[in-house]
Amino acid sequence: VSQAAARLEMGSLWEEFNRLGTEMIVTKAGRWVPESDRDRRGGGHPRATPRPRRRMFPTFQVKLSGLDPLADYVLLMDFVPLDDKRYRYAFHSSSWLAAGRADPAAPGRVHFHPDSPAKGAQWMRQIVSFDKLKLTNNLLDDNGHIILNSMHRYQPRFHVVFVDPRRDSERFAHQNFKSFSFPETQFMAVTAYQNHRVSPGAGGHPNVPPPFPRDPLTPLSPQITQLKIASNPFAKGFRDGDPEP
Amino acid sequence: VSQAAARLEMGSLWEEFNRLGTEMIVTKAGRWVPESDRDRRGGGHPRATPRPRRRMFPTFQVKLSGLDPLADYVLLMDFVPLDDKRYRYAFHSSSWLAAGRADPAAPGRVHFHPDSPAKGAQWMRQIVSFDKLKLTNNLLDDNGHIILNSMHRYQPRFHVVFVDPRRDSERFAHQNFKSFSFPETQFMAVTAYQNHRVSPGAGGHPNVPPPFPRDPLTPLSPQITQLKIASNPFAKGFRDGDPEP
DNA sequence: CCCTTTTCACCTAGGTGGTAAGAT
DNA sequence: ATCTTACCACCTAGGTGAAAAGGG
Repeated sequence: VSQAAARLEMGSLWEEFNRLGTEMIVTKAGRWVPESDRDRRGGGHPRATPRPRRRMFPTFQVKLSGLDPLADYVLLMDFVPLDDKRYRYAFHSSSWLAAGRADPAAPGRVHFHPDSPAKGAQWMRQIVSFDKLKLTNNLLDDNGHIILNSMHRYQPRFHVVFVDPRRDSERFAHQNFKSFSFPETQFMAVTAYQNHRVSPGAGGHPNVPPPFPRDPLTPLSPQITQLKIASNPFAKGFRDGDPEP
Repeated sequence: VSQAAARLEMGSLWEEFNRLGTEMIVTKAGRWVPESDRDRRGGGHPRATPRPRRRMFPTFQVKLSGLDPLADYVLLMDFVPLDDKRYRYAFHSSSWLAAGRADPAAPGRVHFHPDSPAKGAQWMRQIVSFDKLKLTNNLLDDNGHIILNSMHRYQPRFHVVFVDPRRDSERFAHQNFKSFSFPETQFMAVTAYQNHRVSPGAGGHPNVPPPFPRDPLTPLSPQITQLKIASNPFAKGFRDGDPEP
């Protein structure tokens, strides 16, 4: 697996988010079917159907090369805490501040790409997309989703595991896997977007000068939210002007 | 694979359709994005996005048992012509009539269940659903869909194939597969529903007595269309009264 | 005349951020 | 200050039959 290579897709979008300080929403139960959707008949249990937890946006996608076309591989992701800190967002200065030690680490789960296992040829044929990966802050989640602590920073990590066809090849073999970390995909887990700073002069705390010196946790406008709205097709309903396609 | 067994799911629904004479819609290109959906920007190609061809309804679903939990199996379906005839629908008598020899047979394709290959334990864990299977009447289809001749009768067939782990085990081995045919799933391929006969006295050709004697190609009301509308969730928009859930 | 193709309104299913109210 | 719950309007994506239009 030593020849394996992975190129991050949508790199410029990730970098655009990373310059602002990427935030990813985590939720507990997801949302439920709206009341208005329930049938009159059955008189039964309103809002009884749980809905999915949150995807990542941008979606983590890679283009693979250097695999053996005929060998089997498993692809998976996990999330590594970037530091041992908890953060809070200071509205008055529009910046993130360390606020003590990290909360107890969430159960370290992994997400297997649902097409795993598959041949190298299949993985290399087209972009591999982790759009089924869901994030939650529910420590007791029983849907196999990735559990993260809100207000903590994470580094997504991607692993290619060679499936050794030999019976009883040493379990969890020494170097049958290769891992990739793209620094531009790091993010802050949040339950609601914190980086709400509006463009200069548009309410909130006007006339507050931009903080100086700049650091990667200090955002500039346009904010995370506006960039998500502008770039995520599912958020098209919140767009104002005439975005360029 | 000799111990393998398959039970058809939704058998009573299939039988209800079969009593009326099941019809399945086949289409050529599917449909396109509606004009109203095209963006003003880009000024480009209206209706440029092809849409999927037709599913079956009811969906072919089976519950499997008797597989080796640890062995690999491939599941697939194909469609066998039930006879060498072409049919036409006689509106005046609300019945199907043979109308000559079958058209040249369409390319004999198979549909692999997209989870193939998988372990016996995985296949037996829950109902196996072929809801990704699409039907078309396009002899030149290049999307791998099942090609059928309209106005011809077909018997869906389901196959369980044991994946022999030995290298160069005789290719297409003698008896490493087992096939299942459920007669209640047979159907007539059509490009539009033919069995349009309305309830007695509601237009069309009133006062036409029901044909006698009864045979499986002679439908009674309620028609295929009404049963599809009543039982397919995607057709809910065409329901009139207060259907029982 | 019989069959096929196109277009449409109306659904299912679910992914967005917004907002308000309440809980910790 | 942050998190949870509930509800919403508005999208993407695509599966229905009806009806009109087209074709041999």
